[in-house]
Amino acid sequence: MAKAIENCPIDQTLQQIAGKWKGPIIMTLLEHGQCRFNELEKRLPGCSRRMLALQLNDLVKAGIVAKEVTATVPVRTSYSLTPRGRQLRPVIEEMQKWGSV
Amino acid sequence: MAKAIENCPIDQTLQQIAGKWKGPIIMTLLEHGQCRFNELEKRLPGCSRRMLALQLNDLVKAGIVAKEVTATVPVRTSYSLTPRGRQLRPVIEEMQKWGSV
DNA sequence: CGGCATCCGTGCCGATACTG
DNA sequence: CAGTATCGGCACGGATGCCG
Repeated sequence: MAKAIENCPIDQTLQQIAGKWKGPIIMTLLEHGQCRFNELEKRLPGCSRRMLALQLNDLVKAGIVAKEVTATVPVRTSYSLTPRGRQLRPVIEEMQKWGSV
Repeated sequence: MAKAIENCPIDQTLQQIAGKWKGPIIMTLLEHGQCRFNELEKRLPGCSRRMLALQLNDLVKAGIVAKEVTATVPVRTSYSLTPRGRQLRPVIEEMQKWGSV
């Protein structure tokens, strides 16, 4: 997605949560708090492992999601929202209201 | 963009306002009420005529924007938000708040 | 279990030109 | 003035397979 133009904070927000699965991922984490990779996979039918990983990486890079890894075998990974990510709640809620009309 | 899956109203909303210029277009219309095509073009530097037209069409199809044409020569066209579109205000505002942190 | 690498189709978006 | 037509690049996203 090239560069947007401007001073427009909307696009700032939009770019970070645009992406086919970012919305649902954030919603799931808002509802369930902390989730394992597999758990997210189960809760997001239709989302491939690849896409889940990609979008999670984006969200981590954006500072919205925190990733926690335990160095055991097999590996266990947990994802949760950062404070910044939790602040998205009102945004999500408004979108939800509007979308369910 | 295949189909999304689900019952997820977020994606409903996200899909309709995703698109490089839809956010800024909606914002402009929220601020200025009714706008001519040229006016929008001026207010959205970087947005080509083509993209402006395409995204406006999408928004009209989505029931967010109303288009009004006077059959004079030369043609005058005006765009404004529908009631449905105006209900996006809280969504936009929340996104704006979050994006400007 | 939780990824990353690769291949590849589709669609978004930009540039340019033409029209009523 | 307000669009549409056409072309073409490139990123997004799906399918599949391998790895620590």
